[in-house]
Amino acid sequence: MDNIASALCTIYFQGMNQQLNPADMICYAIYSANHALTRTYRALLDPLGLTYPQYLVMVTLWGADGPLSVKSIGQTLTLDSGTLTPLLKRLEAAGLLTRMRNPEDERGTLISLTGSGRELQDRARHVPEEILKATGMEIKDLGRLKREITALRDRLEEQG
Amino acid sequence: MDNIASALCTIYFQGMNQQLNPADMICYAIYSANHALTRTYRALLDPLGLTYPQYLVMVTLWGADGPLSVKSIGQTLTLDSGTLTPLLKRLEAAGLLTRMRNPEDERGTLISLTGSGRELQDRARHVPEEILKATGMEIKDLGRLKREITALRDRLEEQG
DNA sequence: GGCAATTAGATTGTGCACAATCAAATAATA
DNA sequence: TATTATTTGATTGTGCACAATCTAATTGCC
Repeated sequence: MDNIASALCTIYFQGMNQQLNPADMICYAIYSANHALTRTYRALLDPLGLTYPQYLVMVTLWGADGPLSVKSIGQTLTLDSGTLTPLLKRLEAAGLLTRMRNPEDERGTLISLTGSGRELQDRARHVPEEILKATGMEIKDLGRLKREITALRDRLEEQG
Repeated sequence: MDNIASALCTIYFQGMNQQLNPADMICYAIYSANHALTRTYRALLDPLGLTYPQYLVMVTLWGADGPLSVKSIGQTLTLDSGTLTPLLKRLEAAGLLTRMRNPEDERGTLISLTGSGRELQDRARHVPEEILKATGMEIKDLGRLKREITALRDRLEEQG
């Protein structure tokens, strides 16, 4: 039941190569839960013209006092410039934010919300509770699960 | 602590717009845990010439008696042909499998392991326990966490 | 000042992920 | 059998994700 195969992986037990099965692997559980969440968000975010990673960037900006550097957004979301630069350009093209060099350090780019970007926060107000409903879980249990998954992620990142 | 914000989302409590924070959202926990797992796998799979999704496909084939259709691989991994067709072509180009029309139903494509594809199973034998080590968790706890994440995924898919 | 090292982003190239569309084969049925 | 609907993959186009590389700006140090 809770052997290494059911938790994660193959057992090589007395020379027997017990089958590895995606359905039994925690990595596949996380991988497929991520896909399922992305699909759930898509239905909610499509009307707002956002993808899920774009939504995460907007959430980050909505929660900030003022402009943020690409670097700080990348640190918050663990994404590099190769992912963020084109994503931010698409949000800029959509009129939700502006990108300009930091006058105090010309190496950095500052991302600022536009009025339209700020207004979107209100139109996205319902999203969290829709997601909560879709999980069918109690807030308390979700919070506990979130902490366990975060702890697992942090241990994985320690190794890397 | 376990309010809707810490579990998932914003509270609009008495008109106050409590900040939404990626670090507090379970969706971001899953999203970032998925990235962390992918990075952990990359270090192990690079020497084998596989990406993580390619590894999942190979695991699926290793666990099967004989050839599998694209459809059945897609059902196992919840991936569609737009993802699988090019991925399978890359594995074919790497000499790990062959693709041919099912003679009994010419609509289907049958995927078969080559000798080289089968040999790779042995070279990938150490992967699961390396992943287990990287999680720093007990098998028992990982199994429980896996079941909880899978249950969450299944509830999300029900809604979809 | 002059020069190496560092830092922040941008760019390029590869590979998922998936919606939408298309074509071919098969199945269902009048 | 002719017609229609369904099934299976392939294709196309958009958008992450990330390694590797490049440029420009800044910092450190002499």
